[in-house]
Amino acid sequence: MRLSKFFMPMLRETPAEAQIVSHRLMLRAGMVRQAAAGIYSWLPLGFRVLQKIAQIVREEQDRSGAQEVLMPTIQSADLWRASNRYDDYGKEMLRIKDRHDRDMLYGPTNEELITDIFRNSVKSYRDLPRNLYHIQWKFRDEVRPRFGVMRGREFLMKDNYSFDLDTAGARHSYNKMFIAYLRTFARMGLKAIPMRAETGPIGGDLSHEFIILADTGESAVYCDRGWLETNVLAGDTDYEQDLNPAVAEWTKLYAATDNQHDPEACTLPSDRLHSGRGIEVGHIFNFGTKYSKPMNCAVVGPKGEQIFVEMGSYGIGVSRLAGAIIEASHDEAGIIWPDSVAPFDVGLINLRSGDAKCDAAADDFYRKLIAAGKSVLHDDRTESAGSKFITMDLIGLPWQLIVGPRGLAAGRVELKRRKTGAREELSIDQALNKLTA
RNA sequence: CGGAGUGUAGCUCAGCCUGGUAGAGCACUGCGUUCGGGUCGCAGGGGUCGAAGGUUCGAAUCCUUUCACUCCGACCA
Repeated sequence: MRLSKFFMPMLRETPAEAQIVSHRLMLRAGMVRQAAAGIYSWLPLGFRVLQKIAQIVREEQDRSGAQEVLMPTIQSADLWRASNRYDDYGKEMLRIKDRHDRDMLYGPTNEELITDIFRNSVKSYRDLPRNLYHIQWKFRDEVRPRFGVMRGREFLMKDNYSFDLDTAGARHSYNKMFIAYLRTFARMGLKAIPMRAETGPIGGDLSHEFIILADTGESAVYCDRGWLETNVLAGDTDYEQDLNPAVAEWTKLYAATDNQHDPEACTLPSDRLHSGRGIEVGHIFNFGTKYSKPMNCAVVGPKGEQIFVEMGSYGIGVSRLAGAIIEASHDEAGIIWPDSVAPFDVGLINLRSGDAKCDAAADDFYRKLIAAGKSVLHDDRTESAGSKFITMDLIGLPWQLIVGPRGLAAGRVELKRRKTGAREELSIDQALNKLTA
């Protein structure tokens, strides 16, 4: 993509409405624009990031055996009346009437709808377990949206729902998601700590929030200092094996959200206790038969008996992650994208657009990098060199390939790693090899 | 939902107190200049001052109403 043709409206100054760093940088880099309070349009640069994040989530869900569906944003109120949540949800739910004066709503979540789909289609224990997910926009009419896309009213969320025959099966489904979440966040370059969270109606320990430590986080969290040095990374996993040992390993160090942390009961020595703030990027939850019973979602068991399905739900804030990743990875100059979610792999800077040699060299690089499967943003504008450097640092692409007349005269180009700031002078072939290795 | 603010050019803001022909910087357009970390100069274009009422000879400015947005708190992926 040529930057001269790319729709990326940057701002030199920070709009007054943006308070936290991720919001400021997303606006300045032209990733998003606010449409209304807590509602955002995603411009090309931001949308590419959103899709990268969603794709990682998708791949890890698929790997765990979950299957992708797509449910609508608009739902009928009837189902929500059946579960009694139509009234319980209160003003957070955006209620709409259609032309026939029927009560509709913009879905804040999908338990009712997925349960309805499931109960209408699955009748036998032989069809369990199942795990269905979708990545869809949700709306919760927050009293006070803030922090840009991190706390919007409309947000993109991956949510899925597991259906099992018994509690042991539900536990296994839960464990699968636990591991899948570790893998998902690790692939985005994030350290997301699984923290004990408020449990569902069946109690136990079957609820965890996945939290990124950040000073700008919206909730207070407490954890063993050991987490600060822990590399959260789950390797290849056989999802059919017993996952209890793996989950136990990842939960042995203390970690709890504010409402779960009891200073009286916490046995951790005070010098091992880290208290800070965190951003919730995922939440997994087992709720047993909370929806299957009132909505009569049951299958016939091997002895002909009725069995209410054991369910769990699991969420990842996809649009929130775009902001959270920036909170976790930036410097004074701008965003520092982890390679896996960067909107482009390489920022190619032609320092002297219009100069025949520079143009030819830059175009050649562009073609070869694209041919090697890399995505490239080519700054071919006739701006000053300094302006191009600052632009590239702001949007935070992992690699900057700098082509200028001075270097070219010596057959060299410069390669800069955004994350470390390290630059090296390389021959053209060396630079290509390094970027396509 | 309680409390506090802000709405003037695409962005950051001044002007309002004390009413009298709408401003600056950045951005944008043209020309020249410069060219390896936001070059410099000259000349331009762009705003029914959030909206509606009112007071006044005259309202961005004073009064009333209303809408939007932001911040603090309580609540949430």
